[in-house]
Amino acid sequence: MADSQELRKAGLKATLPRIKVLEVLERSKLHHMGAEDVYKILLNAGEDIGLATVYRVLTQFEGARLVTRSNFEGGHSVYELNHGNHHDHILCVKCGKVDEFVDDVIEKRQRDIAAKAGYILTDHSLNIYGVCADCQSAAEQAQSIL
Amino acid sequence: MADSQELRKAGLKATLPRIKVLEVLERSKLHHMGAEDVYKILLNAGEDIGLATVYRVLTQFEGARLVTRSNFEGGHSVYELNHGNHHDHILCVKCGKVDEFVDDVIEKRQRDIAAKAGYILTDHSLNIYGVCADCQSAAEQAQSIL
DNA sequence: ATTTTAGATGAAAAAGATTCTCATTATCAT
DNA sequence: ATGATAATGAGAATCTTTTTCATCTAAAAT
Repeated sequence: MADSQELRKAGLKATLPRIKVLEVLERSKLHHMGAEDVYKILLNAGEDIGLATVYRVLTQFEGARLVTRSNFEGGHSVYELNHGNHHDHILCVKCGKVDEFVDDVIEKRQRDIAAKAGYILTDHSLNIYGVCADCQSAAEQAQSIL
Repeated sequence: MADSQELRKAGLKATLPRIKVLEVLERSKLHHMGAEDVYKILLNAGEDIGLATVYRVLTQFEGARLVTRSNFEGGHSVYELNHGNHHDHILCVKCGKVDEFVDDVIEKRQRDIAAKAGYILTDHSLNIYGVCADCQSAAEQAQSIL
């Protein structure tokens, strides 16, 4: 099956846990999932895969560039399939929803800043935190009830 | 003494642990310190202040806007005195050095992006990771030896 | 100056996320 | 099929941070 191929192409043995984790990442409607999320889905699906393995697999996937890891405030990280398109995140502090965005101007200025500071840029992370539209209207609802 | 005043002005009782933590933040040459760093300095200074208290105090300081907390990759956070000037961080993945920068263009685009996505912006964090000039030349040194 | 009282502290336990250990098992090349 | 190599599961370990709770202290009241 296709996932096995993809794993081997990435230089990883096509083991059951890896295939299953990859399936979860591909099939879930959530684009951003924590290790625990993946683990729970596998549990509910009746798979017998340990949490430690999920962590290991996700870390390997990251190394193999299959997924990208993002670290958010509060020591909470999520993984997402790497579709080649770099992007940053904007997330809701109420409901945890994660949206993506790209801004070429920001990207360029970051490179300039790194160069000016004498750094060889290896990575960057830009996260914007806020209250999403849904949670704003939910808050209004609550207001009107009180 | 001045620190007591500052604490009361911030709405916090001027207790010994708070004063000591504030002193450490003011006197250390490192501008960015983790809770553990502060704790160790206090230990070495012979102060009898628990790690839990350091965490509590730093969290309170953050709430009182005396310090700002930044979360870096790998679940590692640092605190720094809040001098009113917002800035982002660029840090060296080799030596851990942290530099600061501000870019008005980036700041503005972030606000625009949040607005366009329908979010009420509450916070943002931009961290650039790279290899600093010092570590680059250190790497060259190592090269020439081999 | 002494008492009062709300709030703060220290020590240890708990929690949460992630990594490590190691005996067992599965994968892939042969 | 089979063996060498690498991966897995379960639980222990680690690391950072938070919580609990009995004790203590800063600041207000007397």
